[in-house]
Amino acid sequence: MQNANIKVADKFAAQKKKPNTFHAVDTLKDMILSNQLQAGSNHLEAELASMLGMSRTPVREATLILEAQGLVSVIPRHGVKILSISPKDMTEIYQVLTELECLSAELAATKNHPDEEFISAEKAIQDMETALLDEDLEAWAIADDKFHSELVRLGENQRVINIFDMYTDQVKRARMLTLRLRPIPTKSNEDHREVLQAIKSGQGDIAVKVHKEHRVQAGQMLVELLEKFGLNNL
Amino acid sequence: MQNANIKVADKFAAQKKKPNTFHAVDTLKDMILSNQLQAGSNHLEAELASMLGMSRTPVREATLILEAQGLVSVIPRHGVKILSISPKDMTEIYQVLTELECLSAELAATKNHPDEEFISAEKAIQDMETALLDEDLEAWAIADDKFHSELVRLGENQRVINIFDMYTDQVKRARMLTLRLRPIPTKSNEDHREVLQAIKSGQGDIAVKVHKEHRVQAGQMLVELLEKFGLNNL
DNA sequence: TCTTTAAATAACGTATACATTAATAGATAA
DNA sequence: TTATCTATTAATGTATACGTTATTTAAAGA
Repeated sequence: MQNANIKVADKFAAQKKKPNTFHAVDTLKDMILSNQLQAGSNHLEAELASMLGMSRTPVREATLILEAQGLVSVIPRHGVKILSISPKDMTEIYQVLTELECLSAELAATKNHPDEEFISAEKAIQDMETALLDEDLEAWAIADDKFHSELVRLGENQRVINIFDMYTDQVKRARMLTLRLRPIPTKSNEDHREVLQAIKSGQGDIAVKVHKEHRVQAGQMLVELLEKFGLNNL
Repeated sequence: MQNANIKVADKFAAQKKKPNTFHAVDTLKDMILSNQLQAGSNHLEAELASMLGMSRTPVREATLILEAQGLVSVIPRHGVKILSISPKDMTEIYQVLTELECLSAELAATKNHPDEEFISAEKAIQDMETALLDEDLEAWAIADDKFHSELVRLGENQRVINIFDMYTDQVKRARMLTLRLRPIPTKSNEDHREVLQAIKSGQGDIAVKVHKEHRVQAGQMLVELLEKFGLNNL
């Protein structure tokens, strides 16, 4: 029928029909993480609304969600403040992520996952090696992220996954900024293989021990770099 | 200064005028945790609005915040669904809290807190002992909660504190339900004293070890009780 | 000049009206 | 009957209007 055809065409043309609220959440998050909205700056609801081409209502809803996620602070009559991430904040986040990744490793080791569950993690390690040979640091960082998120996935604790997702973007950003300021991460791969092997063989304690050490070291280096290069307010 | 005095007085006089949005968050959270809004039930925005005596706008904002906190799921045209907590959920939450409390203990041990920082925690332990002597289980549970929150506070990681606050209500509820179904928690106090002592003397590793064991055991017992008594959907 | 106070303004918090979209029921045809 | 389409209805998503409140500005007094 004509009517049906038109509807289908419309749907195609329309592409997405995500509510503006969530469009705003995504856009604002992107703008914050890419520094288009500078850390520390304040923005009135009306300003964000006109920037995003919508009314204040969905913008307000978005800022409340972002506040619950710790990215902004809503201060009445001063606008929403884009929170900055200081080295202290980064330390805190790293500490949380370290514990939760270790917990994930511990849990994963108890699950008797079939081999195919580890394919992604193994590919990530492989990609990291390739990237190092190619001296492609971006590719390395992406593969490293993938490994960590696979680790968390294998732990199968949905709360951990949620918290991980919440913080991971913020960390990713800091990592990208320091990518070229740090020594080539050659030891990482050994650690990762060891962790994965320990999980596969059910040795949770070993996986935790190795991974924790790995993470503590990585976290310290990141924070030191941030401080050394004066990146005090991401 | 006069000015300062007046401002203080004003603030006192002003009492509190929390926006409806946050009033709704608090009220809904209370109603969920006290089962007045049953787990699994669905509620339209208009229904909640009239129940709370306000318009849909602040109710919508509240539900989005509660969704970000994992208490409800907003499903367009089906209402906001009150999420239930199964034994599996409780296991997940306990695992997260266990790790984060242990992290807090570890961190607290590195901080060289002056003695007065520990007063609250010590009082909590004292209260637990008194409560056991009086066989007042409610008082014991309250003091136990206090001890755990003090522990987290002493770790001084704001992210950990935030996550702890987010989950602690849900756990509290399950704990209250099982309070009379479990053996008298006599060993708890020994553990708590030991943890606190280890923190004070800078022995983070011991604090972590003792506390982790304590928590794992408590978590297992709680989940077993929930399953045994068929409390499958809190 | 410096406070203090009062008026004006700006921003927010909330209600409401309206537009959009999904669910439902009813009607028509196979 | 069963399926499909259409009209209706209901609920959400969004814009807007308006009352409230904090901040700023301006004026007055010390």
